[in-house]
Amino acid sequence: MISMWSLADKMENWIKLLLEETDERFIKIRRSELARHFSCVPSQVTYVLSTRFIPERGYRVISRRGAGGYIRIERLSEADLLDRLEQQIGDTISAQEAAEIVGNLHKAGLLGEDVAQYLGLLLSDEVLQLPEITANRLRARMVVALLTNI
Amino acid sequence: MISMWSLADKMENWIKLLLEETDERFIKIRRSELARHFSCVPSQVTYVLSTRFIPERGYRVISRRGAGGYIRIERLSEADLLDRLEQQIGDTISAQEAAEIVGNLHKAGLLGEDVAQYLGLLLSDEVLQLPEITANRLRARMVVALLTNI
DNA sequence: ATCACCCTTGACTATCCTTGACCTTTCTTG
DNA sequence: CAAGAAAGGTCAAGGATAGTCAAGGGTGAT
Repeated sequence: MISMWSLADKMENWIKLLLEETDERFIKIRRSELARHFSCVPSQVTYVLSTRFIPERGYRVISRRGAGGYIRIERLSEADLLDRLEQQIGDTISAQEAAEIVGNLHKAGLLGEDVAQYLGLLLSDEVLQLPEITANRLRARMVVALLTNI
Repeated sequence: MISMWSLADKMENWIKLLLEETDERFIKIRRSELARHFSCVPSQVTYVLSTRFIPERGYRVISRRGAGGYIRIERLSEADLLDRLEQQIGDTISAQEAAEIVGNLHKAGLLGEDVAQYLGLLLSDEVLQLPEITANRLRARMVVALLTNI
């Protein structure tokens, strides 16, 4: 029953704590600082981020290199609910159904009005102009990608 | 989670502030003054202007050398920017180009951050999963539809 | 004991920013 | 004009970050 937590685990928990403590949905931090805080090499941070803070687990990471670089770790919303929706969709979906889902996500407050509007536009048959089967499969991929990134 | 802005970022923001505060569509300033204000070498100003205040992001810079020289930074009209982008697109466009355009539209303030993120996602090769030529044509339709509806 | 699967480390790479020496253009003055 | 002063421009080197990858280290299951 000795130190049951690997360094990666500790770092994961620390980051999640920071995410809870902030008022925003994200934190911005320097990779090298995080590494120094845990007395490890910077690439360890990259490892933790790429194995744990991924869309499938409800997170997204954006970073910038060079002087003034940073890492931004963002928590995505309502992962569970979106998972279930994802199941429902399967791998093909009509323009109408897609529009409805986007509309519902908007009503649920998970998508802003402009976002919903632009997405609806790009999911329409007029813009896609593809054979129905192809279009429906593509739409399914688009909506699923959307759900995993909200 | 400090303010983490590079000098270049600060200068960019400062210039944008000046542009907002003036009644004109442009500002006229001396490179050396700007440099002194930020305690840096003048060529740093040139760097910021050439990486951030470019037509693709909705700006144009005109300058004159010699005694009495100046730099004039102008914000393009929305219509100019959209026209220019539409030209650039034509009827086929790669994922990378599409992502850049969306990013620029965001930096130009015409798209919110969320919108930009979702659009970038839906324009990616990973989501489209179509033959390159088909994908590039579709992307062109999507981005043009977007531009038309901004 | 061995295998599989993480985790950890560090050398190398990619990207972005900052600085300074040197160049070009325009104006002012004699 | 010619020369000097007063701008802005170019470019390459170096600094500050973050990313990639492959080799090696634990640890638990078989």
